[in-house]
Amino acid sequence: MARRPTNRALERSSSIDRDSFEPAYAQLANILRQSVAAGVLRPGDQLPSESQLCQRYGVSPMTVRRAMNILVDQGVVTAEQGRGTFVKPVAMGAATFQLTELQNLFSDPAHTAVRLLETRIVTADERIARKLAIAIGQRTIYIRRLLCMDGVPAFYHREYLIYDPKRPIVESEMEVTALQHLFSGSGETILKCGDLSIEATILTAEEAGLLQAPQPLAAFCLEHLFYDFDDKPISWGWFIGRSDRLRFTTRVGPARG
Amino acid sequence: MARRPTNRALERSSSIDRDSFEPAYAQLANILRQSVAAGVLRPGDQLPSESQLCQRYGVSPMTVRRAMNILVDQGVVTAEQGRGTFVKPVAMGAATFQLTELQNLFSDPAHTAVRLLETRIVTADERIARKLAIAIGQRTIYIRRLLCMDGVPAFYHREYLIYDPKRPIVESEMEVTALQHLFSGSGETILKCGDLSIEATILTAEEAGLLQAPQPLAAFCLEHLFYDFDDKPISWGWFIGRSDRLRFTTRVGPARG
DNA sequence: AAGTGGTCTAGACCACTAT
DNA sequence: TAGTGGTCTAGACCACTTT
Repeated sequence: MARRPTNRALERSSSIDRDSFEPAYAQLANILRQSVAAGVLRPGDQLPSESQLCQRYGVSPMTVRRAMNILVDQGVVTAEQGRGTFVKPVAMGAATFQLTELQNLFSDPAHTAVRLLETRIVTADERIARKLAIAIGQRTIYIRRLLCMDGVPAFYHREYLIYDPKRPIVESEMEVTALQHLFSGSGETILKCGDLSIEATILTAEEAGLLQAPQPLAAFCLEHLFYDFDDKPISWGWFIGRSDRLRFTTRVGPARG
Repeated sequence: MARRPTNRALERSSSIDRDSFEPAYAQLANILRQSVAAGVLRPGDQLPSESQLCQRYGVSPMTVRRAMNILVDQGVVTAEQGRGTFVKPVAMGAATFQLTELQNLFSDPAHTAVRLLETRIVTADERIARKLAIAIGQRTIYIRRLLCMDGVPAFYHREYLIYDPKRPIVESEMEVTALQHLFSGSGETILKCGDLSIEATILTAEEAGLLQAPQPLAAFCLEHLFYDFDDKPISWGWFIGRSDRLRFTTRVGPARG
């Protein structure tokens, strides 16, 4: 039997301000989320039914439904047809980590610099050929870059690019801007999608030297494999960043307070 | 000037099946997402207006709006009031990584085992006191566990728990089930929310021994700080897992094909 | 049978942008 | 001024669960 909290506490909660710039559905979603965060509604508790919420807050069913959908999407509640809507308990597995910090690093071009360390033609070995879906021995472009923030080395980037004389990817890809819009999502792009994966590594002597890091030191390795609009791989590479300067943080459950 | 693709290609695309178990809004969202994935709609392109979509697919404005909202939430398109809706380019910073793999590990109790290595009372030093918001010298419970999958060590877990004689957290927290529902989100919970952060580390000799790992080896360290319903910290600890057995993967942009 | 969430309609009004 | 997205209404019908 799910605990059904007295409606007193919810009734005392704020009502919807129709003059606010904030839409009614967002206000309602926030009111309910606050109730969860404040402990008025606890995991397992049943929320008021949609018709009840319509009456209490003076909005139409569609508006209530939209607020509910938001809370479901955010993982705050679960809706079960025919039973009701219930507050979800905290689930650590529901946590999501974002690369926004990494994105922010590159949002300010004035503080970002790219040092080109090396570009050369490399014939694909078995490993490269498999990743880029080309034949062994085919030519690829190998690029090594050092990405600096305010003059401090932040990331060491290596990648193998498909070599296609008909398509001069090289010039645009080698520029700073190419990397910037890869993170920020602005400007032109020749990439349709990409697979990313993160693993933990120990810096090699070369990597530590470039990143001016003491040894031994742990680091994040962000591997990427990008595809063009024909679903052909065009870039395979890694960003390597010091773990002591890059952290992924997130929160599960409602905010405190 | 945004490219406005000929409507031919979109018109040829499948229509909405009203007898399907899949809701109309979801079908429409999928049709449009497929158009992006197939390259019919490319980054920067403008989508048909909402009224156009209403006519073309024979649905009401609210249904179109809901489909659009889904695509906006998924980061596939951006909607600009008064201008139109446009396909977003790939942004690596938009990537999100989930702990679902970790969650799945604990979803099957039959294959999961917890070996309790140590429990003892520890008086808080400055570091512990600050994290748990208690006074230095106050008692805490220190627990070390080894989490195994099919008999193979998967995670090494250490945590400091608030010691409160009035609340017997200890028993329930020490059980296997306590960890399980922490991941799966089922059952009772005394936790309201938690802060998580991931960093890369190098296994210590002790850690490597427990995880039966060669040395040196890089690992992920998942730090957690959980709060109760009074917003007081009650648990601070770390899950340490071998990087070669745990990877975080994700995708940016629409699917291939 | 009553109550719940899930979907959908056919409009309405507003704010904003481009021409 | 015309077109766009953003919000919202006041219902309707359906599938499902509980009593």
